[in-house]
Amino acid sequence: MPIYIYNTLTGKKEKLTGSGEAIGIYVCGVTPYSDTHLGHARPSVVWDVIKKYLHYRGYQTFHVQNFTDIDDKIINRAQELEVDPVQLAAHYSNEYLESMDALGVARADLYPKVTEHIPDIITLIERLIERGHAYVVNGNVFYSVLSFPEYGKLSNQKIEQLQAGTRFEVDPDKKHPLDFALWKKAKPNEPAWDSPWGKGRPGWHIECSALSYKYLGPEFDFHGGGCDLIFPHHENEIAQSEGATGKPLAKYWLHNGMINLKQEKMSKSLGNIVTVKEILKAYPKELIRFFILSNHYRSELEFHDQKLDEVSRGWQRLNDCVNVLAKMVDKAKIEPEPLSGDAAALAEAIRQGEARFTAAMDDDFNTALAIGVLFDLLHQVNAYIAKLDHKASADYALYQAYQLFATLAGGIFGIIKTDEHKLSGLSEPLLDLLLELRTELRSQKHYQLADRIRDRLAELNVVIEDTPQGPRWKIRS
RNA sequence: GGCGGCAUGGCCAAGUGGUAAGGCAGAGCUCUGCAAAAGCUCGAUCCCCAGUUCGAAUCUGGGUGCCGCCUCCA
Repeated sequence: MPIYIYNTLTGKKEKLTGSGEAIGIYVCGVTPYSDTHLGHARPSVVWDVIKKYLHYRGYQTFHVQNFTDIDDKIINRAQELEVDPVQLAAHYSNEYLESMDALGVARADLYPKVTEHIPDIITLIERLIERGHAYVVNGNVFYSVLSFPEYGKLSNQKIEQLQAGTRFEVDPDKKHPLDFALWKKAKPNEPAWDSPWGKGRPGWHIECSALSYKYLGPEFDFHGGGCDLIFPHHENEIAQSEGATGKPLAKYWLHNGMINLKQEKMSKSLGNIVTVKEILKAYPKELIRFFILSNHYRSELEFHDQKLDEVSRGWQRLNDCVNVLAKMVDKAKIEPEPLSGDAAALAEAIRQGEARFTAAMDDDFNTALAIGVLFDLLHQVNAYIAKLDHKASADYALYQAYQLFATLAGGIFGIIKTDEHKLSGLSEPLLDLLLELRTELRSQKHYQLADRIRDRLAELNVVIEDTPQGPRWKIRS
């Protein structure tokens, strides 16, 4: 079964046909001048899952994500704080990576920085000048949008219409109001690099063209970013890259929707941000990922203070089920065996569940639907366990169920918080011993003592449940 | 003014032609020393209007409302 992806460029879902041995992915990174917020977490988690899913499907990927570490915002912020702009950017670049690590996002293969690629950028600008796409005025270099007939093809706009909506003062040096800076002449006290046009620095947009060309070549597979980047950023990237190479830049353009706070886009300029570090203090990363993946990546996502509490209950059930399975499987020696009756039915449901999960993900990475499949599966596993005899242990069907949850929910989605991680190796057998003793007490109707054990363990965040299948412990999240 | 997107039960959210996944909340029941967990049962005709079709939440046209982009933004 092929994978279909919605392509912003064509407005259609298209079949994935990977070129080369690895799928080339370029995702526009951040401008590091303040803390990483939830709006950054969304594309990162989404691309993390897309990559992990592609790996699961047998593809290899090569993922490049830039840091735009020189820019007006950085310079302004650095001046406010009276620090060096380059150091400020380096600080927030690290902060970004730390936040992503804390969210369980696998790192990109490369994180190139603009300030370390000035020569590449200059070479690209020179090429654009040679090819008649750019012109020099007073130490600035501008891209001429009229030189690129396809300008507007990604955002589906015509140059005249865009011009009509222009709401800002036009630089008198520009030949056309929509022309944009490739190279900005240095102002006093700003970081600047030497160039054929004098001291200056790169404009916004050109870095992505230069970096994607350098590390992925003139043509690659996926180009991603937030939908707020479609215009002008990605439109300008296409104009630059395709103007320079004459080849189509990316095969598939993927854009994620915004995260809204009180029905308004979360963004640094609006100041309504919730930082990743802040939210990780209150909630586990797996829950945050679950929340993000519960919506399709292209739709808007509403966030508010109670949002994670609202979704935590369902997430907890999923986790409980997987952790129960993990403990059952861990305690039994499980060999492949022919199954019959309910066990065979469960094994079949698991097979179908995997197929449905895959079908959901193949359809433009529909993680919301895929999570629905996981809940269906959860339901069948719980029903199966509920019917087990008191002392029955895991069988091969439950083993398969565990493997599947571990792979899909744990591995690809990263939404399972395993209890083992919170216990050292020694305490698990001790807990089991305690439960054993408590069971003995209960059978002798020493309920006060039994309850005391349960209460005291609860104080330690260990929850005891006396199920028909025997007592269980779990860690309260 | 232009471009793009969204509108599904109390809340969240899938579903793009064949008669509404899933989650949360709520109600009842089972199990049970208690607590918890789990299981079973119960809910919508899909913003409005008009069309196309044997058949539409899904297609077309027209409204209404909301969001994003057109300035930095994931």
